[in-house]
Amino acid sequence: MNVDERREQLLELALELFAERTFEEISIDEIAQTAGISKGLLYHYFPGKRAFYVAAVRHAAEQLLSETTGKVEAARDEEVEQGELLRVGLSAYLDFIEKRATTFIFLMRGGMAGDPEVRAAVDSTRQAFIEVMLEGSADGDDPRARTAVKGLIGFIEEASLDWLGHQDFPRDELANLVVRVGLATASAFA
Amino acid sequence: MNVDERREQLLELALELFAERTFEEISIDEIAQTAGISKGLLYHYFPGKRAFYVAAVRHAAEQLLSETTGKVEAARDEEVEQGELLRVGLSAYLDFIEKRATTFIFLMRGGMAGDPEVRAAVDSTRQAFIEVMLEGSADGDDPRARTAVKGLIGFIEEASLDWLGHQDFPRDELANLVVRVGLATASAFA
DNA sequence: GGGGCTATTGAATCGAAGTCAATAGCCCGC
DNA sequence: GCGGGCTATTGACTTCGATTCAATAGCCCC
Repeated sequence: MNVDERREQLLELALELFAERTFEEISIDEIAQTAGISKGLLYHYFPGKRAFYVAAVRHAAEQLLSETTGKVEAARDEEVEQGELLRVGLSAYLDFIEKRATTFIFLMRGGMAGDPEVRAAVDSTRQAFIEVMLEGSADGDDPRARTAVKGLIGFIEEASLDWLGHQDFPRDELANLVVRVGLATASAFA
Repeated sequence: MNVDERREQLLELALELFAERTFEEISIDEIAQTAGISKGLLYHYFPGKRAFYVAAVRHAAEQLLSETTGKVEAARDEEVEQGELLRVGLSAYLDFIEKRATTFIFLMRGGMAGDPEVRAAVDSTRQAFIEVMLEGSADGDDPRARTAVKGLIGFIEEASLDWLGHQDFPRDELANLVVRVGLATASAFA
């Protein structure tokens, strides 16, 4: 099998496995066996178990990002107002987490969140996502804005995870909630 | 050394070590050596490395909780209004994270966030903290309220972490931001 | 049809977690 | 003061899983 195909196959497998169980609970042997290859081959594609995990996180992050930013940028080209931009971003975000729930959960809750590389990957995704939604805002490099945005990301992630786990009210209401909070956040330091 | 003292000593050590490096990066041998005891003794106090880590998380969570809820309850006895209660809670929270930054970081970012027991410990702390601040609110068991509160917790945690890392504007402004967002959240589904 | 490249394997190594039988210190009744 | 028995403590042993590596298999190009 071709290099890119195999890498892709292994990364997709990683998303499934690591969404269910933690890093340590899954042995290299199990990964290899499930993938139908030998342990040694895994090391041919990734330098180690940890690196494999990090690659999976990056893979998931890229998926999330590529499926959300496009829609927001399209909306921005139509010069909609701030709240609407947030709403479009949210909607794309929620589309993603509904369609690829395990990927999303892996990204958010996957063990090893303490690992610097993992954190960096997740953080850069967050940053890129929020920047797309806020582009054009006049906050510049105000530290208060930075902190507020981080908080907003936290809100979105936690609320989305909770909603995803229960789904006991319409998605639009979640979007409304987030947009309200987002606008409150934006106005708080303006 | 007495049992409780030793356990306490080991847990405090765990907070320091695990705040700096991840679960896997720290070996049982290193922990034992740093504590000045043998590896075997660690197993006398904790059934395994993982259990030791979980115990440390619980320890940290208890510290956070015990140092915050008391102040909020005291304020509630004086029947202050909702926003003020939030502010008091926040203030106690920020006191804690300033004073015991490594403990807080360990609690939030400590690796193994994916571990069910760790997550349960952290979640119950979050829940207890927020319940104390919102007690008396009329949200009852509305799923929207639950999701909103989760989001708010996410906001507080992420914003606090960011602020703690930079501390480039006054603490009170952070508190103001959070209170505003908190009130916006509360009003969003009322 | 052979040389050389890459994918692939399985056995060997190595390190760290976990186990266990033995020792050391201490409190208690006598 | 002295021996029995309890708990703390140790260090060597075992085990399991990550990582390494030398060898094989398949394929492409000359």
